[in-house]
Amino acid sequence: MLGVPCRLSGLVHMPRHLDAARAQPTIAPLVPSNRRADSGNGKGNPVSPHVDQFFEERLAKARKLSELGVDPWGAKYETSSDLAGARAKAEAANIAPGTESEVSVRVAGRVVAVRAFGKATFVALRDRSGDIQAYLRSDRLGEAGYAVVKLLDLGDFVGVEGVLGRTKTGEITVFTKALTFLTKALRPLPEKFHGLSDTDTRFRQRYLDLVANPEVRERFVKRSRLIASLRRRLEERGFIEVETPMMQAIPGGATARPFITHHNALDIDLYMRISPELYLKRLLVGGLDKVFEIGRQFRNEGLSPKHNPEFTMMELYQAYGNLDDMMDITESVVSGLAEELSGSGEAQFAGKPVKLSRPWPRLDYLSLLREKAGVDPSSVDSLRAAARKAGVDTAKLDKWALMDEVFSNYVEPGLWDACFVCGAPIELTLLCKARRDDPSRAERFEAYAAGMELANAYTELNDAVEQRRRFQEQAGGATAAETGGKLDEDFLTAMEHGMPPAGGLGIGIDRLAMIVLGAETIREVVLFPLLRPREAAPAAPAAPAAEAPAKE
RNA sequence: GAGGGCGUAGCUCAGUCUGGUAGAGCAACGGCUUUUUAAGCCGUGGGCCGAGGGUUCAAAUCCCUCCGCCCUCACCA
Repeated sequence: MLGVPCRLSGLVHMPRHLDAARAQPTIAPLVPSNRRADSGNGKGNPVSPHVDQFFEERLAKARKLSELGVDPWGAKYETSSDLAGARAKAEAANIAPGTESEVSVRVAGRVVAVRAFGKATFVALRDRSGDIQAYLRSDRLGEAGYAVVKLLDLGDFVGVEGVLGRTKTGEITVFTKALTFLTKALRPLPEKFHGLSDTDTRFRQRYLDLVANPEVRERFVKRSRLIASLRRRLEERGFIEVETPMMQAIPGGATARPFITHHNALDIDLYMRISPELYLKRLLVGGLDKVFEIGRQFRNEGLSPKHNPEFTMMELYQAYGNLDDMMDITESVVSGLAEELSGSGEAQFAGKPVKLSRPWPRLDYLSLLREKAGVDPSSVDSLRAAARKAGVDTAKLDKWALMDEVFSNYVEPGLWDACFVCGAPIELTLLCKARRDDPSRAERFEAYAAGMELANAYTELNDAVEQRRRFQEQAGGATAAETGGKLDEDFLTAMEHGMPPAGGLGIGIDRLAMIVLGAETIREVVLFPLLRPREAAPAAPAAPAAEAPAKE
């Protein structure tokens, strides 16, 4: 830990006195500390002197650059376009193979391949948009310019200025007239051909994953576009984006276990939100009418390919609306996003197509239990038997919990093409209105695709008296211990001031991204998924161990 | 929490069953090379084989413990 700031400050000052005499003492101690960080053994074992061969060699090259009057850590570089832009320009210019055009460009990127032929060198540059090849010749760059080329390593950043052309093999190439060195990389990149596949390294050092694996970079660019597009679509429908507290005195809106944090000045514990629902509904009371929030939720539960402790959810509430509006929004927004990002209403997940184009079938919760799970939903014994068969510990479960278990074990995995499951029992929800035609059922749907729950929507309960009754009933329940069984009085008070009838909807953004982008685990769509910290707890824990999160 | 798999050079991987001086490709270093596409050719360096303990004349390999990652299950509105 301590090594990190030291190392940084050392490096920051490097360019200013790269002459070997002064730089050496600054650098020398860096090497072992930085090796420690890498090896992760955290025990400060002596390290053999050659392990930082790459680091030292590259540092030496940085010094040489400095001696040549080139700043190894350069500054702003004005580009004419990104690499894909340059490529497009070349396409448009209709250049014959083996010729150079008059079209000049100025582009920059990271060097991801070097093929050197003595007095000429090809380098592949990479930026977010893609790759392009640059051709660097001694006779074009001059002796001094080419001396810099000889000091290039994989991973360095450079800018090149020149004309677009095609090599005799037809490859679009920047025939470079001027090379500008931008950044020296002191550590090597993962191998160019196989890329980086070790999941541990990929997730812990995602930046390497992004550089080495273009498809990973594409996926995260697409995730960003997906969220931007979702936001645009909701705004077009008249919703406004709001932000509600992530730290809440009473975590409400769902019953997952929360993370606990502490505010020092107020000396109170706060909970990382498990849902923004109760705050968003206060905004309906306040008359904001159509609101949405895209943000992180935190649930202190197990990890799995479908669960990260922090995940992104979109929730929206529409005053004067109901479940039908939520269905319309879900169907059109999700199918629209799929269409926009993958060019079709069909996604590929686990090697199988997932139909996302509308209309989605409306399925009945209880019928699915009967048909897919073969149980009699009215019989506790039937439910219990089925749940047991699935390996569920049924001892403490009531009828409704059993039903939920049976559903998620027998029905959910088979819901592959996008669909709505409607009419779950009212007992499974706390915040949803009962159906007029059947008060035992909730006016609710859950949307499923690829065997995962994707969305959850209600016609919102706006009866303040009934809401209080349900809260009180639940206050003795399972999660009461976590939160002291407190009712969210502030929310109830708000509702007592009158909340308009409304539809509410939550869409899991990570899961939507998984399905649309064909990623089978949530870790492939979350840039920095939670992993156990590398450096294990030190042998002598001087700090209060009590504050350590979850012993699990 | 339980079971299974994995951990060897900067990266991708052999080697572990059947114990006997630690291997390949890429990357790096030195040389040759001004149109390559995983460039090529010649040469060189690089490993506490995840950590600790045990068995053995001898351990990457067998045994035990621990750490990390992945998968399945459990937990989880």
